[in-house]
Amino acid sequence: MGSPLQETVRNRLLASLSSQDFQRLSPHLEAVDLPRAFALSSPNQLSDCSYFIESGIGSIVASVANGQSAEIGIFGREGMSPTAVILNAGSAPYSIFMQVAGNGFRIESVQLSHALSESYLLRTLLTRYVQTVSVQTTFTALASATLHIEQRLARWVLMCHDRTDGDTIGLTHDFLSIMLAVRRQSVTTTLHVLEGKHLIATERGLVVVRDRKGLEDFAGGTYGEPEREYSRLIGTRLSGSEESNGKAHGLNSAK
Amino acid sequence: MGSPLQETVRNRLLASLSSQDFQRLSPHLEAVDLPRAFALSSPNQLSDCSYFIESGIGSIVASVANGQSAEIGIFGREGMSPTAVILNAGSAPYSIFMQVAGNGFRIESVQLSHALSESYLLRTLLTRYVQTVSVQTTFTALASATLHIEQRLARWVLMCHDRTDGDTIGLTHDFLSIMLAVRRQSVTTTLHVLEGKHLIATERGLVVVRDRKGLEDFAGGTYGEPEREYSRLIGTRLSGSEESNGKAHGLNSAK
DNA sequence: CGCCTTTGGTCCGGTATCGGACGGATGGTT
DNA sequence: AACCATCCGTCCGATACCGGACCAAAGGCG
Repeated sequence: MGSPLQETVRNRLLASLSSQDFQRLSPHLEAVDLPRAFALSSPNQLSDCSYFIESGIGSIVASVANGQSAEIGIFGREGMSPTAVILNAGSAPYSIFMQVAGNGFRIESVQLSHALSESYLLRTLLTRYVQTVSVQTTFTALASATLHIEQRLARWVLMCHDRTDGDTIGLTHDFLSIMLAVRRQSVTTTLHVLEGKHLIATERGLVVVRDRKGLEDFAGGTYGEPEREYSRLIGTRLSGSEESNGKAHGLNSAK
Repeated sequence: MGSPLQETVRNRLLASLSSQDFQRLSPHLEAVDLPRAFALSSPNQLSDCSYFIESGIGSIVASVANGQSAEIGIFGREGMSPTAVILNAGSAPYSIFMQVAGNGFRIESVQLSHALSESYLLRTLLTRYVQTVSVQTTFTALASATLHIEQRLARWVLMCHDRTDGDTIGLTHDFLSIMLAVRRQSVTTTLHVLEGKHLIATERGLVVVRDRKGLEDFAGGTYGEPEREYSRLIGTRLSGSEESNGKAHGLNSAK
């Protein structure tokens, strides 16, 4: 299918490139399907490809030998991965994989590196993106250290919602519990709490956002800062639901 | 005092620059004293200076509106700050300040940016450094999410020890409690536990490392990975105590 | 020297979260 | 339809950590 057109890409990084930079990359972009659990990068292994996401959600997970692990960041069509390439580091000690299936573009890391070395603007955009990821990680650390599960879960739902079209997020309690590094039972009961406050609804394998504004208030300050950093640095809002529900058409109660 | 000589600088980043890159920066380096609590960077404020540390320890702390905060990374003579300059981001939403007094070099961020735009090698070194910081943050997040206070404290002591000459670290329980986002009392009792295992000794305002190897074993896997990443990417070991005690001359018991 | 601030030690009850176990519901497969 | 794997709900006791209170020791400063 050849190179994509900049007008049609949904990835925000690609979309905000100068047309010159876009032309630099586009010949090397290859459209790919990204099924659930697809590994974009493995711990301490050289990544020879980088991915710009068009849809779906990717997850960055760190783990230690004994098996304990925790998610430290997520990204959707606002981002790319792995960032190690941008930093000229080759690899990084964590796993990156698709958490919600989608699609995107693949580019050989060599090509990306080459383009980076030639364009100051491209470098600036992507290093800034690295900073947004870094800030996200920072606030994840802050949230894990200071917040209760309820707030952390709310934060996590919001971050997924930002990267999802519509209000329905397809994930099991089990998966969630791994992401947040808590027990599966804690997820179950915590989801009930959020449901009781009418912030979300749940079904088997699904979480539906009901009152986005309410969730933000509830999440207690660790949601928002990374998102503001994204819009400051990249220039577009991070969340770009075509529709959305900022408690939009009424009827959502509580708080 | 004019420009420093590369042979005499103790900062590992400056020391590992190519001599050409060093000459690029050195005219702009100004030796400065860095007293305890000195602010290297404030949240969301443009940093017009960057600092390369020669001695002492700096701390990166994130906080939320309600006052909760947590340390998400530290650095000593192996690093510099703020990294936002390297990423062309101008500012970042966290505080960076000296936790243990020391000294270092200051450079105007404009000059650093300029040098970065001219030298691929310099860029590579410093973006790789950014990755080491990022990995450190990642493992801090992992530690907060999965470890008990005892291990987190051990990890923290190790990281400080790496950046200290000798085995004595001067910090109060109160300060420690803020860094780890736990209660002061928890720090007190946890230090006692480590002391009981003969891993450390304590005095008013002091922590003395007794059995470094033992601490590493105890810290449970979240110590080590970021440090390996540093040596992989920057090429020298992170910790550079002139002497050290890897449980060296025997006599340290336990475990 | 005596005073006052800082720092550290200890006791308390309360609670968020854990770890294990088990049963019921749901949905896909043959 | 019958079966089985996955997913979800709930109960249990254990425990790590919190928040508050209080006092003792150590050190700086007049």
